[in-house]
Amino acid sequence: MVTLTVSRFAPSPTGLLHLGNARTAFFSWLYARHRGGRFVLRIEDTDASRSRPEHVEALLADMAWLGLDFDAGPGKDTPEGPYWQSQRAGIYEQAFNQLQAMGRAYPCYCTALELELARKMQLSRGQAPRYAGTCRDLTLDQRAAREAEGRQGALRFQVPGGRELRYQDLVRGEQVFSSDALGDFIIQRADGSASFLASNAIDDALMGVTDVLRGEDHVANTPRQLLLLEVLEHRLPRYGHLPLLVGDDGAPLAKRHGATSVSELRGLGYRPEAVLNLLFRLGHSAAVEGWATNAGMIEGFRPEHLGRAPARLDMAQLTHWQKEAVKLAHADQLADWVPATVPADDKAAFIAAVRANLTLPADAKAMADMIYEDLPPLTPELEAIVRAAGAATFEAAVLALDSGADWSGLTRSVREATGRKGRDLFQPLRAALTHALEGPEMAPLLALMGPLRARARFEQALTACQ
RNA sequence: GCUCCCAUCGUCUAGAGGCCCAGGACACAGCCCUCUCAAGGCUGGUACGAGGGUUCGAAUCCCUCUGGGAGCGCCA
Repeated sequence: MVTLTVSRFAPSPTGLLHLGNARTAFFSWLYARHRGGRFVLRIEDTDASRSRPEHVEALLADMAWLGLDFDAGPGKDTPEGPYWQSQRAGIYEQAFNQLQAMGRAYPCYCTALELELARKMQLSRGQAPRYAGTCRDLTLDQRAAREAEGRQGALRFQVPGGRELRYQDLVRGEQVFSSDALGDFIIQRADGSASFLASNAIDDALMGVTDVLRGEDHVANTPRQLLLLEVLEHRLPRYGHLPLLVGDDGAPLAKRHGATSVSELRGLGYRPEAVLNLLFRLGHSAAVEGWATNAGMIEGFRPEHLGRAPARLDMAQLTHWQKEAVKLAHADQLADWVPATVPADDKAAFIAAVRANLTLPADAKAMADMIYEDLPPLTPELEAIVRAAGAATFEAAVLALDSGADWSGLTRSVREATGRKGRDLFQPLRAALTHALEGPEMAPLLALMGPLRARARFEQALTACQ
């Protein structure tokens, strides 16, 4: 029987979706889409103290903005749902009872302090810190005694000793672990809630997830989860672990690396297609040259070409894809980049004129200011250029304007009047009109600013020539 | 401290013993084009972390070192 591929993204809503998680989500999405499967979104909000509804809202908004649609998840319920772990306590409870009945899980009464102490001891002896199994063989009487002391037991999964655990990682190949290195792990906290290790694995199984793509930080969790699912007699998903994203200094991505959350990038005006094109190539060698559409990325996605080394995030590459995105964007998609100072009738012409010089909306604002607002004073460099051109240049320009000339007529008149051409002709005119040395093509710029403004700016240049 | 993973231009990567004195993209520099700048086109420089092996031959295999990443929670 051919099983439909089901992949998933299972974030916990404890903060903003950052690029690293977005990449995990994107690759999982690509994985499902590439194989014609289903993509599931599950909210892992078992940590009530850190999970926030507004983070879920933001996450959903970010996913939608990126275009990562899911077939099942919050707001898209199915019989396998609900897709909020906070609503699945009963399901986990059932599994915990089963595990305890089978003798594969036991209550542990160790306190945080005791555990911390034990860890320190092991560490100081040069051993890997892991749970020593203190409460594993407690008799019923001993358990009753602890309970009588008012101690709340947490539930630990009993890891069998002396077993070699192996699995085929989708990106790292065969992985081998000794069960002795694992230690009995918590599956239910003392407050009764399910731990990540348990709820995450159980839900993947129950939701029919066949392929889990997640961050490398979960590698060591995999043998534990596999063990757990095996005992529960669930079908085991395949796991693949993506190397983490690091900043330009090679250190784990952090705030000091700048805008690294999806919503920040969105706020700055980055296009989702640009972000996706960046992510597509981070730690993944694409079978795609140049700009890729969503369809192209789905088609060109190669899970076997996922790297195993941490990938550095280089914002210069984002800028490149962003410029591509702007170039290719439909005018409608750039409509809200146009500042309010641009007259409604000019909007389309404005976009057409400045588009090639835009990266972010802030650039559009600068362009609009350059056309419609009062210019900042000439810098010494610009003034020197204006003065070098001399009054004759601007007198001719004003005259041309007064006779209704457009840009090409104006430049012709000035050339004829002054004999200047090429750089000597254009640079002073651009400097006078925009108080800048570079920018969009002058012809449409002049048309947008209109003869009145242009005339005033030329007269200003004339003054500077005195 | 212990365990695991990784290591090709500044960055993302191709490369699975001879096709590689290492290819592409971004960034950078130069040139061309256009009556300026930008855009566009072309060209160029820059890399197999180090040291040992194995082999007729190594970026590709082995070892050591160095560097980076991850894990060792009643956090996910």
